[in-house]
Amino acid sequence: MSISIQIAQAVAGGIKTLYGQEITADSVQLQETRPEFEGNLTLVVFPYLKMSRKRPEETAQEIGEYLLSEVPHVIAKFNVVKGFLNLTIAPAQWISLLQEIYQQENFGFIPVTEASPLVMIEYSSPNTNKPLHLGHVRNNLLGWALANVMEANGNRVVKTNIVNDRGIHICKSMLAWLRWGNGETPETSGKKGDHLIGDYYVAFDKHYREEVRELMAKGMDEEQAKQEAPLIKEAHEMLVKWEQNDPEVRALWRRMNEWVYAGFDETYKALGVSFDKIYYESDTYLEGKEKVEEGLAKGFFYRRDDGSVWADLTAEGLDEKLLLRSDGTSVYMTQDIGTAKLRFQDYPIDKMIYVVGNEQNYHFQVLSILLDKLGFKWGKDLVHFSYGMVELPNGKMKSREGTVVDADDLIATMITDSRQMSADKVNKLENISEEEAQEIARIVGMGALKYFILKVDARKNMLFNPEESIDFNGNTGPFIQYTYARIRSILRKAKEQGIEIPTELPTTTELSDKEISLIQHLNDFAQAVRQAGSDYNPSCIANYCYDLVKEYNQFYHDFSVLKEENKQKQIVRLALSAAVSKIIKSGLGLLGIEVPERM
RNA sequence: GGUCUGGUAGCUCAGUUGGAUUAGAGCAGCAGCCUUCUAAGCUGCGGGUCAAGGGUUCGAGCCCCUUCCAGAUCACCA
Repeated sequence: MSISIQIAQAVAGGIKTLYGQEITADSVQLQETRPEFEGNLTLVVFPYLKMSRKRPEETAQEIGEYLLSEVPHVIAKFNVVKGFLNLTIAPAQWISLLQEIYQQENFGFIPVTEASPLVMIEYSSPNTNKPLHLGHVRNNLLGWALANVMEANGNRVVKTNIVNDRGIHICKSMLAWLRWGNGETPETSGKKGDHLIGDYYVAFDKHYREEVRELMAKGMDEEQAKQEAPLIKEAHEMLVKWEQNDPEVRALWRRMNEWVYAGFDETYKALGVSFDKIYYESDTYLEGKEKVEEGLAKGFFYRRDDGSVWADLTAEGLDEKLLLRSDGTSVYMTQDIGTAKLRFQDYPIDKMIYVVGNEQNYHFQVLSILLDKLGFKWGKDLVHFSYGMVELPNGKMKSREGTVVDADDLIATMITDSRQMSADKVNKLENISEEEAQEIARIVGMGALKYFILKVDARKNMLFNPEESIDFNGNTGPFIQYTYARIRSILRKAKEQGIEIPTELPTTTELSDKEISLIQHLNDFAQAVRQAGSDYNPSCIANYCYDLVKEYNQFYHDFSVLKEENKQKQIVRLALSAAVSKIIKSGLGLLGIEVPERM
């Protein structure tokens, strides 16, 4: 049983014995003692003054004495400063905690069983008309990390992706390819499929704008010109043909989407993300209509004179929302309802999490209400894991202005930069092959990118500074990975010297304040995992890892493991180092960041 | 205009359910440390009215109210 739980229970017992009041052990809050005071854990007694009807110092003194007599094997001594009761924990307790941390397979994780809640996480959700960019990278990394965190918190997780594979935007690319493509394919051009399609999307836009300009030059106003341009009309015709299942249009659509998927798969693989189940909007968009008709029949929605269907959400403090156009076609909201329906048919979902940018906050507010009305039990409590936009030093990313950061380019740059950065260092390592050096560069480069993005609170808009992201000093992924590699090196050398960590650590060893503080910090990992799960916030894991590494690095400079002459101390320090490396691996693993054995 | 989210060092960000006379990191600047388990590191210095004002209490960067600033959103777009 953990130290703080034992103490919390004893405190609850003490309050009852001393003051005759019932409190739960859960409500007892212990915090780490500030370095300037003596002790390891601190109980703030202010909340109990109303029960004791005594001054803070007196109350703290009484509780302290009670604890000392009740759990002497846990509490070695205590002191009181104002309303703060500082407790010094018996060294043997720290040793056994350390042992628990480094021996447990997944310390701090809650095991997943058949009975665990089933959480579905939707993330990525790309359009199939252009390659992934930096915004998608943030989405994918957050989605993947969140899935890991939810699983570590004892949930069965299904990772899903809704691919927006139909609509006018796809038709634009198709049309441009037919018109100017000369039959170009990924094979003949050597381009990645998603980039190829993206190029034609851009080409369409360019020619389209020209047409609009020409029409405006002839005196047409802008609104009308945008609608009357021949290219856009043709694209609309193509969309109609698609909906009518025109064999030629469908065949081209399938062919081009396949190219895009092949391209996406490469990017996903490089990012290290994957999905358990992929949904396609072309399969789900019709399902939503049925659900809306159903809701209409039940009187949740109403039909206007022009035939369009609406939901009146003014009672919830929102506006009216369109669900079906007057021509009977579905809108974005309708498709999300359809997707929800299919998902619920496929899985007994207890909780649904959508990883989608914060520009859609309103959409998900509405979706939640609609799904609830339509009888989805998880609709009301659906989670919109909303993240902020990625901004660049010179402003926002705008695909039209060409100020986007392409995901594939970014990944490639990160890897080559880290290869260059580590060139001198890696050469110092013995027996390193070119393949291994390249693999290290990949792990470190991706680590830098992932950490840079995940360390920031997801809700906030973040600034992506390309120069800073490849900086490997300070609060960065490589800094943490480097510490891991150094510890692994120590463990290898210890093994060579025949030093092994025994199954039972020596409990009589004395511990320094730094060592105790490090063990406490390791123990906090469990708390960080809980918090990340309840707040849907992977960033606190990243910041936890950084703090831990910072603390270990100071330790690293003050103590040596391999040269320590006291065998018991040596073993404890070795175990401490092993535990730190284990928690780093575990923590970065939750973020989808790999660790190199050497770098 | 309505709704939502943010505002902490020159810059990028932490700050765990409200806790301790002094609010933390990194970058940038300055000064030290590689005969020492990997220096991608460590140590020190300078840098702050936690947007502003009020409130709640033993105690507020954190909770409540008002104001200011920034962003998002409120489409028969997705």
